[in-house]
Amino acid sequence: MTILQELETRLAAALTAVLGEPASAAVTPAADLRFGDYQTNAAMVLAKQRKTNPRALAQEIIGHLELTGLATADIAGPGFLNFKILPEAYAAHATTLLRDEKLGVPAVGAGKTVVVDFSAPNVAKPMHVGHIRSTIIGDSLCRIARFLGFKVIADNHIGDWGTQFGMILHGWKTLLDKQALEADPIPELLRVYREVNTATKADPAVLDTCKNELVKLQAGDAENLAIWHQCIEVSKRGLQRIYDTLDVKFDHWLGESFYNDRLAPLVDEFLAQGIARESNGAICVFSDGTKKPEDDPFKVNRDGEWTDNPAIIRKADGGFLYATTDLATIQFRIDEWKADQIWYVVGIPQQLHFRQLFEAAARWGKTGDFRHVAFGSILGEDRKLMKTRSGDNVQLTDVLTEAVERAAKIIAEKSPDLQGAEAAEVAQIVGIGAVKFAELSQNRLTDYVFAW
RNA sequence: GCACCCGUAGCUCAGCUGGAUAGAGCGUCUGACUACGAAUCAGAAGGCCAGGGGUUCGAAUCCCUUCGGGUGUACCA
Repeated sequence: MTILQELETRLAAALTAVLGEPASAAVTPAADLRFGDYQTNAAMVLAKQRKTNPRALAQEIIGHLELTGLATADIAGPGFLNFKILPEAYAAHATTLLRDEKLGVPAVGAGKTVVVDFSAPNVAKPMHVGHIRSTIIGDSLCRIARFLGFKVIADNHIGDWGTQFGMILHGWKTLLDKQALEADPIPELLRVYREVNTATKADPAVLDTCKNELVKLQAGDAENLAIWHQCIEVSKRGLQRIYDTLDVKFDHWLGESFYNDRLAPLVDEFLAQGIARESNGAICVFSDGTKKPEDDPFKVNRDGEWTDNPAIIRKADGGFLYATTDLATIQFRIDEWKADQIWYVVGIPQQLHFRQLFEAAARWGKTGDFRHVAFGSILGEDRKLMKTRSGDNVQLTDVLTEAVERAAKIIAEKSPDLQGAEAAEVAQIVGIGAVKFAELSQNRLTDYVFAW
């Protein structure tokens, strides 16, 4: 039991004695240490209910409070009860906490499994600054959840099956520098991707070629599949280096491609169960009409009229979408991993997607405690949203390198006695730690501007 | 149009499960120490918490509303 709980227990006993019926009230840490260590507004709350004088009631409560060995109490201001903990009570409590490997933090997650879905970069493209929030916040949540006794499954839901592979395949076949790929794969893949990307803008025929390569890949073409596999492997190695630097660990890397053959049956099931239906050639989940339109993620108001805003799970051309994969992922995590909770550490612009996803999953009978742990956007120096797709963002690896270099510079100035390997190690710890701290010290939902 | 996020000191932000005098870093100003307009140290000034209304003994915090900025809103993720 914490000191606070101990105080509440004793306060409840006193309140019960004073009022002649079972009663309790909350104790909080004091806002200002000059008032004591803990405080309660019990007398003020109860005096209001009973229309009596709060200070007189507080006096009566103190008369019945048994605090021997724990604390002293006095009345202040309009009727606050302030508690000052006795040093020996602190000492005894601290000793107990130190003997517990969890330092007395209750295991609220015991017996529960939580999947934390975070980071999720696209392969074949370098991680940029925009990925840092999900990665750092997600990793921190994993550590906290583990400490709280949850069984934690950290899953990196990488984008390994997007439309970008059409361009990469075409580039791989026509532009790839094998030596450069060997030396440092990610920049070479990025170069190839960029060149094809600009080529498609100049010449629509190139875009058709890319689309064709993508279709072949999705149809299971052996050559394209082999290239795709290689591409994933070198990308993962590149990503792993950054995760090692950040000391971020995953239990699984089950990307979008993992769920491929589950998508078609999923859509069939949704149709069979009547959760989804056809509309304009697409298969969609619509509102079930149980919510007020303004609370319904499947409704949207356009020019004063409420209209349908369905979640599409199969396009008119037969292709599957983000929502389809995410539903298949929920199914897998619940059925295979026995997940009780899933925490998605994804930016706030995707809020609507998750509201739709969670509701569609519930209607499908996949229930659990699903949370969208949203965070604010990272803006460029022009205060505009950083474009995830443009590819010319500041790379995450450059941010980390810069942080360590700047830390090294400060160490050289302020602690010249640190030298060589020791100085480098401290620079690494301080630099990376500073990046993490900068992320975590800030309100999760606030946007921020990235600036060197 | 509608939904969501944000609006706190000159700047960047804490505080938001309601509590007593709203905090920090940087910047500014004053002083100390100094060969130094640097670094360091000590201190000070600086706020109608975007505006208005409501609930409450008590509101930056909860509710309503207005304004400003941003995001999302059927076949991208």
